[in-house]
Amino acid sequence: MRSPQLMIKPSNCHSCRMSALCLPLALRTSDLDLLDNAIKRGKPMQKNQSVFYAGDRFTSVYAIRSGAVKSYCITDDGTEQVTGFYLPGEIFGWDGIANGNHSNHAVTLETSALCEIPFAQFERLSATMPMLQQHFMRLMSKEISTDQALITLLSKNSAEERVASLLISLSKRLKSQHLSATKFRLPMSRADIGNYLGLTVETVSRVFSRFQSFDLIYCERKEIEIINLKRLSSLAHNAEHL
Amino acid sequence: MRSPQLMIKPSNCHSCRMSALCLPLALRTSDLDLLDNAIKRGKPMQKNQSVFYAGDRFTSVYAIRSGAVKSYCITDDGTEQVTGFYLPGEIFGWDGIANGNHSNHAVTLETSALCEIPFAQFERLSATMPMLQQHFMRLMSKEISTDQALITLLSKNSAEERVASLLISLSKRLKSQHLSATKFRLPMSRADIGNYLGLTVETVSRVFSRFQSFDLIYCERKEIEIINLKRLSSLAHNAEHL
DNA sequence: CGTATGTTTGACCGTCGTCAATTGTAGTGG
DNA sequence: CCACTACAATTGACGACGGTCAAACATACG
Repeated sequence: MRSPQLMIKPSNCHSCRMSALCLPLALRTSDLDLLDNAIKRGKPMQKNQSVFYAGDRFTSVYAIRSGAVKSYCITDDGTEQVTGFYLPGEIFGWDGIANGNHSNHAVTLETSALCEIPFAQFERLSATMPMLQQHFMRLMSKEISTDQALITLLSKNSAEERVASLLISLSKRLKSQHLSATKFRLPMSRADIGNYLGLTVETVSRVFSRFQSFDLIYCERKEIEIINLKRLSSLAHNAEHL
Repeated sequence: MRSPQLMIKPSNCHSCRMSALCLPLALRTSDLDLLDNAIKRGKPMQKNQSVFYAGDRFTSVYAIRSGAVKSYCITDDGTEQVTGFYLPGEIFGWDGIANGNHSNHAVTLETSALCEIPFAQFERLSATMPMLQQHFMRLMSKEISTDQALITLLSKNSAEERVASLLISLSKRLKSQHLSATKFRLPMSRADIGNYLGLTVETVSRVFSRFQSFDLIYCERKEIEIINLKRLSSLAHNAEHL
């Protein structure tokens, strides 16, 4: 007999509460069935598990049902560069369409449930479903937008503005999933945050402390509560597309 | 009678010396004819002319035949953010597939000749030419790669490393077009370079001076000669995908 | 309970931004 | 052709932000 928590999980794309986000809205029901059959519903993954490695043959993109994932690559000098954080309802793994291999690593930041969307299937389906192709191109284009927002953040904004932008971004994305926008758990470490934002761990920690002393946030380890969303947002100039 | 310099210009995609770069190699000749008819061969543009504005309806992407283009957007606080430089043989204008409008501005940095590739035509053609669709996705994916390389550059590298990376990137891209890799004219201003690399004009200028005093480059205003390509490359850790 | 890892805080210092002045270059009109 | 202006680039002095190094502390894990 299956365990209770498995029972309440959605077993197909129709009943998944986030289908509206990771699938094109315009799909007819018959099309959805086809896609539904193509998608591999993921086994739950533990923390710090690799979804794929850089260099792996590119076969699929992944939708997050629960949990969180970071993507990163190893630069020429052997250091890690975090390239993105992904939350429930979001899709990652676009890198490596170019040459057929992933250019990033992807690991879970906490226990997560993923849906694997095989790309070959998609390509076959998209021949008869033009909306699907369009949808995927839009998602890629959105990835470009967030990358450019990050570039702006890195080249123009101070440490405080960068951290504020990330917090506001997380808040907005959680809110769009009908989760609390002001009280949540940071899935990533301070080191990951710093790496992503081009800062050191120490600086990130100091900014958190300063924000706390200004009553902008309350934060205990990874649990965070945004006290003054308005003032924090005013610091986050470039969170819009992050 | 037409002027000599107009006569030597390629009049279609077949004879264009850079067709191999902006079009998929796998196209059959018959397909190439179709595409050839779709492309609007560009009128030459003067320096500082807009190709498109942010907010403009997205209708086309553009290939550069000669000259140079920069793309940039205006951030929330009203300042400019340069998002890319484009050289002969390269295609720009992918932004705004997402929502149907360009998110960037694009202006010529010097007198340029462009080819406009209408996107509606492409979508129609790609129905019968799967290679074309794949090619475009790869180009978008490549854009993501270069953005991520820039992110790494901005978050990890010093001013000297950033400038070196840009110079090496330009050098490689010019070389791939059978132009000199060591002696060329910088199409963009110091301010544009600084903006792109997250540095101030003053810092860029100082780095140029330092490079010159170390005999890495010789540079007079916009004319630049790379003296010690090897040592300059060793500074440019993240130029590979820039 | 002990070790490893993540986080916080402090002191110090270097890189790069800011402000300011100067020089050089390109473009304009007398 | 040259003065005049506007703009781009260079150089210097100074200071601040954030990195580096180090130590203390908290938390997670076996």
